[in-house]
Amino acid sequence: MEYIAKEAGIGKGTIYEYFASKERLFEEMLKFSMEEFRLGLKEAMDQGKTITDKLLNCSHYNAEFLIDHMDIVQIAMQINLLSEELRVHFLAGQEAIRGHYDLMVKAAQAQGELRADLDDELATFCIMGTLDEFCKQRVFVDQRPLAEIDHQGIVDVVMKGLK
Amino acid sequence: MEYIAKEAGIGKGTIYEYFASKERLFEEMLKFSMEEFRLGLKEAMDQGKTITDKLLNCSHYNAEFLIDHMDIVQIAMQINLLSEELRVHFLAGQEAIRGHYDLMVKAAQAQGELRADLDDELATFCIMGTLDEFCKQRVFVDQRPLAEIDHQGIVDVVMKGLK
Amino acid sequence: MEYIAKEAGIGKGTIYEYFASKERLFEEMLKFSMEEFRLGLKEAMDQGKTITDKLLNCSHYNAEFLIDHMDIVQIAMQINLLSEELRVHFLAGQEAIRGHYDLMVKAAQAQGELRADLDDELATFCIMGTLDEFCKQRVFVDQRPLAEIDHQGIVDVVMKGLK
Amino acid sequence: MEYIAKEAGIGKGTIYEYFASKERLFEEMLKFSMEEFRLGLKEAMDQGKTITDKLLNCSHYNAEFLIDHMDIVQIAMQINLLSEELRVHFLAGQEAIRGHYDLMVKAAQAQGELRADLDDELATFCIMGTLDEFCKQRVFVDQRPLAEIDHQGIVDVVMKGLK
DNA sequence: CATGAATGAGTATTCATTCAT
DNA sequence: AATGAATGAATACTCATTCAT
Repeated sequence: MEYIAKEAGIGKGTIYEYFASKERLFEEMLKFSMEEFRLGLKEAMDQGKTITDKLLNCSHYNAEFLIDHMDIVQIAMQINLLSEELRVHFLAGQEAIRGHYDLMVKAAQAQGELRADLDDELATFCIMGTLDEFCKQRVFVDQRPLAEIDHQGIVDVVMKGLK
Repeated sequence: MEYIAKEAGIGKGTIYEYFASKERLFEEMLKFSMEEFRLGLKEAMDQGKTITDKLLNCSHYNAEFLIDHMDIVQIAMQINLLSEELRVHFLAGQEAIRGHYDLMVKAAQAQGELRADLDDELATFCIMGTLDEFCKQRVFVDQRPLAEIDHQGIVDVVMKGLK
Repeated sequence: MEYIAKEAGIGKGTIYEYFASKERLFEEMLKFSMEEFRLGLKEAMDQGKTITDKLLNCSHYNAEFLIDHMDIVQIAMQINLLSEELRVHFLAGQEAIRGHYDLMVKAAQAQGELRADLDDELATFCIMGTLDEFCKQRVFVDQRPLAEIDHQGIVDVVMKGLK
Repeated sequence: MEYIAKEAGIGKGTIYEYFASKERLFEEMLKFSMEEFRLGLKEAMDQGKTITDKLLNCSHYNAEFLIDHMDIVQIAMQINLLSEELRVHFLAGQEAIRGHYDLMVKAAQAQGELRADLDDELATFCIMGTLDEFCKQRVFVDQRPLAEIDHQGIVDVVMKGLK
């Protein structure tokens, strides 16, 4: 807390004027960051015309967010993620994000862009899981700069399937 | 450490006869668990005939492992995942697992089960990411019993794609 | 540290606001006490007119300090005296004290109070060693009250020699 | 204790077959060492003809013992010297040693080697204190090799006095 | 007798939280 | 409202001692 206060340029005690505890501080930070991610992702989706464009935008945004908020992601991983409080917020945030993907999938199905027999929930697992795995690898492991990440390929795999 | 010793039914000091520090203990636990997962996953793959069978087995094994080792996964999340030592081991373990998926994909391509123009690395991101996301949701969030998890659907999505 | 804090009437953590470690705390205490002893001894010396008076004053001061700081001396002996840090400070302090005795001896020789052929370094060993041994015995072993300690005798022995 | 056992080439538990506790082990070591010192000092005294020779021999022996048992002296300083048990033994040992000096002084007075009006107790303080201080300085601080320590000078100072 | 694996009391240090200023 | 000195609960680790083999 002392370090955080110093970084914020305020006194240690002042943090407690705004957050009841370290736990609450992290909760707010988590909420804030997930909300920011959710809104950014939504915007990225909406700016795509076709479903392929939308997915491309999502993958781009995913990678950008990881790079821009690398520190937050890392700090978030340091917290005891099992604290009930925090886990609930984390899952709620994820659910909200999944909701956007779900609507996107349904809309695309209505437009005939995606096959009608596709289960929209399973589709979101495929989209979120694949894009997360891809972006984490490229950003954290390969440490590739944003411009050199090719999102088209992974979107193609998701769209066409493996077969 | 006191708690761990009590759970293990041994004295606090005894842990230090076998592990130099708390960090080392977690490192060994992580190594051991990832190795166990890797071996089990490999076996699950190898017992499938077609690529679809293999993926089904992988998804099954994924869910089983999450349920059986829920406590280890939860404890592992409590460690400071940023400790260089631990992160290195974690990434190395993930890489080894990806290696198995990669070989599986290449073999399936050679057999003509998967399309020849598929990038095998991207395919592993899609498989790992999707199955992980699916199993985490069903096990941790939905808390569905093993028998009631339908793996066929998610494998179909991965194989056929969204379009 | 808990005991020290309690004795000081402060919280355990408060000690660490002022001393980085137990080692540092003892270092400061040692420095402080030796400096106090050195200054007091110097003053005792300077207040004597003849060399005999000076030695008498030193012996008095020696005994007083032992009684007044019995606890510090005892606590100091509990530390690992071999810690390089601490030993260096201890030896430096002793050297400073020897310096005062040395100057006193030289001045007395210049005044003709002590024989000219006397080696001043050896004289300090004789003075310091004898007075320490005498005072430790009277204070710690015989546990004699200050008023009943006869310093004249021991000073005479040092001055006249055994022969 | 583990380190001590290893140095002794025996098992950790074996020490406890012979010494009830670490404290007792140190007590025995202290007793043993002081007894050795006492006997050696006695012999050194007895081998001198005149009192001056005796004192010279004592000073020599003092320095030799410090060098030969440097480790024991250092280890002894690490123990909590305040443990009543140990302090009692230490003081008793010192008393025994003082006894030898005392007899030596009285004998020399009887022989007319030392002045008759000399208080024998005070004389022992002067002898022990001076020789200890001198030898500690030469051995521990100056780290001078045995052969280069001039004992004649310090004995002269003790005999002739400062005046 | 000898051993060393097992033990747990003890301790220095950290850090989230409080509260007087 | 803002502060940071004071606090003490919490915890990793040590090491003298025990006891089954």
